Amino acid sequence: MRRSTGGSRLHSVYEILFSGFGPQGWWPARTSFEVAVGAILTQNAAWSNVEKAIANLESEGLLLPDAMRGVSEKRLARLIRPSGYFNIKAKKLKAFVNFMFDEFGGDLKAMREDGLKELRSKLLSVWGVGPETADSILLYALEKPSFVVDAYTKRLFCRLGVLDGSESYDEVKRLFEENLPKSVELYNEYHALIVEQCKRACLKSRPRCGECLLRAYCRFKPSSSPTRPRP
DNA sequence: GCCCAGGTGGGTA
DNA sequence: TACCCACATGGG
Repeated sequence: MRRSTGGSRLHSVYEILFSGFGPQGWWPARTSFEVAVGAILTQNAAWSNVEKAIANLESEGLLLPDAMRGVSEKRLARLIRPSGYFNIKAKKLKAFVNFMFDEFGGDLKAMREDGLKELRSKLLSVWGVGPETADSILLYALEKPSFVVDAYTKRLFCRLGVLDGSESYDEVKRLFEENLPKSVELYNEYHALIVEQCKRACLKSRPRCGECLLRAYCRFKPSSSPTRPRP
């Protein structure tokens, strides 16, 4: 990881993204529980498919912890089918809801009482919750300052020359958290902006992700010399 | 018809 | 530790 130059560039990249796209207003959900459900359903899936699965759950009144706890795994799987991997994800949703009840009486508000480090560790112990899902729940559902790293984050910052692609999830997370103010609002907006940037840039040609940002970076900081994208 | 998407867990060497 | 693979739908 090119830490010596990468850290200071994180601020500039954020400013370019924010000035280009504006506030993103994430996460697109009505309740914290819906955020957590969405975080699990979006694993390796397109958000448009997740929306269909969430709409199905909503129409059946299952976007409530109690209701989801009571529904059969089979029925749950049928309803979330559009999000893909529906059998696995139904198990994951069940595991998460059981965890909520076992540890916090089914109340997400009670989860907020825990410290960030302890809570992240507990979430990672839930079957089906990996680091990205845990951080998404922490940041977007529980409003804890935990930076979310995803495939877009790695792809974009590799293109920008900040990462070389060999970094682990925790290394990338640490790079952002050590070089940015510990702010829920900032982490929320930054991750959402990265996703927005990549979705736009990747719409027609995924390998070129980051090119638009690189051009903006050159305009924004003409004195700097960002790493050239690989051919 | 082919490729890929906002991952994760389990198996194997 | 580091790979490899299964899990699956829907849109471009």
